[in-house]
Amino acid sequence: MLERTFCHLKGIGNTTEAKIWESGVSHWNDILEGTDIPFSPAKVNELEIGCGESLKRLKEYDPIWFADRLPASDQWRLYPHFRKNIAYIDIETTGTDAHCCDITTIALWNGREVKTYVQGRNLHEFEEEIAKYQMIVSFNGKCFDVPFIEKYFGIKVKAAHIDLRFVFRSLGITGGLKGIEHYFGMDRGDAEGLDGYFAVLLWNEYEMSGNEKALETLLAYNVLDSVNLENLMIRGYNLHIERFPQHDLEPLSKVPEPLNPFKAHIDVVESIRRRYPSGGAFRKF
DNA sequence: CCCGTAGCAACGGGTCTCTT
DNA sequence: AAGAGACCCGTTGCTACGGG
Repeated sequence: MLERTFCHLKGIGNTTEAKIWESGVSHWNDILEGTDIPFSPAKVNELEIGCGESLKRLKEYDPIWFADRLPASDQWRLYPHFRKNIAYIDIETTGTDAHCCDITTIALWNGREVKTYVQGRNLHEFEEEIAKYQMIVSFNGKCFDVPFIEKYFGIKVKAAHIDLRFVFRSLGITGGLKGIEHYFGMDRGDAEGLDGYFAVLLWNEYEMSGNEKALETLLAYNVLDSVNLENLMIRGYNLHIERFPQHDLEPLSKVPEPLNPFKAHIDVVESIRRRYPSGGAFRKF
């Protein structure tokens, strides 16, 4: 996919890229081998330099170089090439304002292992962990999770970042993470009906009364959100290549979801709902 | 509630193309 | 070879939306 991308190069927009494809080009190598394209010699020369550099950056596994140059609506093209080193992340906080609110828990799925971080326990270890990844996948993380993390830890997250909110938005699919999961018929099991606000209530319950079951329910919800990001990314990628002008691209197959190390406690959920009848997902009913 | 992102529309400026 | 016009990239300002 990436090897037929040109709109990350200076002076190449989507129109010019489409013209390149129409000339029968489907790989940077085609340009380097001198395939005839309808541009001035100066532009062709620039293109050759760009393709050479792109080949090198792909070989060196440098997703950040591409991410910095690709328009937001095309960041999904990076995915299959840099899957080996991805963190699917989701954070829970005490509210939406990064100036005054705390991070309570973080879930990170890297395709092999689920890692969780809890305030007052091991939250500080997240700083070292996130530095290991060259690519992040999130939902609305560009607006929420990453700025929050940067402010909270006082760090700069430099990884390439595919934000699924915008991957789906450019496909005309909106309605928030839960809405999109529902659109695809993805099951949330015991965490069905829980939302971000309910996560705040779960954290308060854990902090005020030391109820471990409340924390475990929160982590179950948090982990589910991060783990689901992988299959959502795959669905988003497949939808994008389906509507791509060239149809020889292989769709990615779904991956098995890892076992959630935490489980939601229905009794805790019910108890909180009784006390906050207007809170959380209860509002919907 | 608050905030950052990106899409849209409008526009400026640079480059390529076509004509003479 | 030069100039006018067409085309397209990239910027700016505005708005909608999603996170807990």
